[in-house]
This record gives sequence, structure tokens and C-alpha cells, in this order.
Amino acid sequence: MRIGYACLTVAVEGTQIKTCTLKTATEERLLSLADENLRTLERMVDYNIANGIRLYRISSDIVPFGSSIAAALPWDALNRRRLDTLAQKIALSGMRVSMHPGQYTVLNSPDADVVRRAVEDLNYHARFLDALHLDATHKIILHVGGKYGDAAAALARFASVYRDLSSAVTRRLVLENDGDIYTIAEVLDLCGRIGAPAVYDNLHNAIHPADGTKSDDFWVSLCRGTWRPTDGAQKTHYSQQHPLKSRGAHSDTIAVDPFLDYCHRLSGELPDIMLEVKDKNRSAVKCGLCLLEANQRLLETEWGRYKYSVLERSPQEYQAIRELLKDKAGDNAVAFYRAVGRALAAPEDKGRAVNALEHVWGYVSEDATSAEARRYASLRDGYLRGDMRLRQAKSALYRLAVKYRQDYLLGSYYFTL
DNA sequence: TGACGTCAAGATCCG
DNA sequence: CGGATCTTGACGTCA
Repeated sequence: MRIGYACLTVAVEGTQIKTCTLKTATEERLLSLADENLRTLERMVDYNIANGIRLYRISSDIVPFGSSIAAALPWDALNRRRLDTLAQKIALSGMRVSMHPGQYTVLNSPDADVVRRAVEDLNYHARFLDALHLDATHKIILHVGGKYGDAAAALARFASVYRDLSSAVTRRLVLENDGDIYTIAEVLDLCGRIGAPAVYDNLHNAIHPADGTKSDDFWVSLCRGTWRPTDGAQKTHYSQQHPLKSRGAHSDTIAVDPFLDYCHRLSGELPDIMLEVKDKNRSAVKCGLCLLEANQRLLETEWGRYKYSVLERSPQEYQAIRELLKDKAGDNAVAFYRAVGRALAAPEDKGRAVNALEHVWGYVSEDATSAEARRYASLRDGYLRGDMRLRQAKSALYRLAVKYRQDYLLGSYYFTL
């Protein structure tokens, strides 16, 4: 099985997707953005390979306005070499990618123009995956759409539009339950009628249940039956409720223990799991190390990334983790992430935060100019006095890490936690 | 008409 | 001027 994340990569330099507004969109600008974003995508794929992540959702925004004004542009032909390189990296690493048009791509709308644009959008997504020479196991995940006061008619409209889609789209198309309109039972029923696989989303089902008496395992097992051999392994979405935000809002990070509980309650072969979470690749690496095979080297790398955030919050956990990792043979990923989680949950403490700042400053202090040193000291002291935020000192340090090419720091989570 | 959700561009404010 | 913080844009649905 595989564990993956969606679209964006945190704490990896040069992985920012760029776009523009309709106002400033010219053919030249769109083509140059597509070119730039494909380079960015390659850096994300490289990161995934280096970090053992073999499931990844490609952002729909790689080609800005790809389904409308850029649909007429030869972004694929112009980037043939880069796409081929990307295709090779994805194939050789056994990575499975997907795409997911958002809630505004609605195939069953009563408005014919909305449907036409939705079809164009699906065509764009298929064109992108086809440009990477990927087979039909690389999916496009879609929600069913609206009900418009008459679910039966809305479902019939979906089936009818679906019949007219090109096979380039339908061979990849997978339907997902959503958090307020179509339950997993309704999606399964529709999938049965049209012959498409179903993705089960646990959080959507939790807030919009098909049947409160049925377990996640029940629905995952039912969905498994919709995946044919040409579709590849079953795929699911997993997320956790943010404790403070609105119903259905994704958590900032995946809590390891509920995630492991969820997986252990599933019967049969584990499906591929796409995590939907704010901290993206950070959670994907974490869940992979906790659920899949032990990887001491990657766990040590993870410690390097979390180190200064842990030090900032809890010197006790910092020491405890150092002890824990001395056991090179032990499969201690779960214990490691529990300790990290406890540390990050600790309240901000100015003394500890400044201690961490000083450690990080140590990486760039020798290279920094005297003006940079003064700037850093004034941000640090301003934070101690209480008239500046910690974030300001941290982002100043981040800019110095970029300027003086401190690669170890650039991979750290310190600047984004 | 505005809320919804998500992200980056664009605008504006600050020192 | 750079950097921090705000508002806007892009999409469709629904109250």
C-alpha cells in the first residue's frame, strides 16, 4: 500500500506553484507559468522519491487556467522533454499520482454551460496525466455534484453526462463521497450504475454519514468491490477533524494513534491512502514511517527536521528523543512522533524559544554581515520584550538560511511549525 | 448578495 | 526599499 499527500509540499525549497489572474493572463505568461510549474513538480516528485512517498496528488493549477484559456496552448508539446523525464521518474519509482478537480467542477448541473466547463476541466486533467504517459491506475477523483432538490434527477443527469465523456476521462474517473450532499451509499449506488470506482472519504462520512451504524471498514470493503484490475489498488481518502475549526475542516497534522487505529480496523489488504491535511508531506512521511516498514535513516532525517521545533517547546522531550534514537535497531517511529507531538503541544515559552533561535542563528552567524547580526538581535530582543512576534525572527533566520545556503536548515520544519 | 474553501496574486501598510 | 499583513480572485451552489 501507499500513503500520500495532496498538491503542496511544505518545508521544501522551490516547490511553490505559481499562477496569475485572468486579468494578467496572456498566452506567453501562461506558457511560462506552466513551464515553471513543471520544474516545480519535478522537484516535488524528487522529494517524494527521496522520502519514500509513492502516492501523490498533482495540483490542478500546474497549468494555470488549463481547462479554459490554456486549453488551446501547446504546453505539453513545448515541455515534452521535461514531461518525459517526469514520467520516467514516476514510473521507475512506482509512484501513483492522481488529480482532483475541486468542488466547482460539477458534471450534473442543470446549467448546460456549467456542465460544458466541467467536461473541459476533466479533459484537461486527462490530458495532463496522458502527457505523463500514465496508465489508468492514475486517477482523477471527482465529487458527484449537487442535488438541486431532486436527487434522482440529478443522479440520472450525472449518468447521462458520464456516458458522453471521452474514454480518456472515464478510464481514470473515480467518484468520492462528500461532506454535505452525496453519502458514500449514494456514491456506491451511482458507481454501480455507471461502472466507476468509488473513493471512500472517512471524514466526509463522519460528518455526512450514509448509515451511522456502519464502520469505516464496512464502507472501505464495499468500495473495494468497485475497483477493477485496470484501476489498480483501491484508493481512499483519510483526514481528521480540526479540533477548533468548522465541521469537516482538516486538521493541521495527522495524529498518529487515531490513524493507526483506523488502519488496524480495516480488514483485508490495506488500500492506498491519500491524506488530506494541512501539513501535507510532513504527515505523509510520519504516517508512512509509523505504518509501513521501519526506516532508521529517514527517521534520523525527520529528527533533524523537527529538532529545533522540539527544542523550542520542550527541552525535556528533546532529551527524551535523543535517548530514544540511540537504539538504532528499534522500530521507534511511533514513540518518536508521539514525543514530537507532545513537545509541539506545549505552550510557547520565551526563554525556550530564544534558546532555539540562538541554536539556529549559530548556523548562519559566521556568514552574516554585521547589519544582519544587528537585525537578528533586535528581532530576538524585541520578541523577548513582547513587542515583536517570534515568527518575524524566524523568517529573518529563514532568509539568512537561503542566502547562505544552509541546506540542513532549509529542510527544517522549524520555519513552518 | 454573500458564505463556503483554498491557495497565491495583488494591494496596502509599516518602518 | 523590503517585509508583514490585508484583500481579491477563481470556481458553483444555495440560503
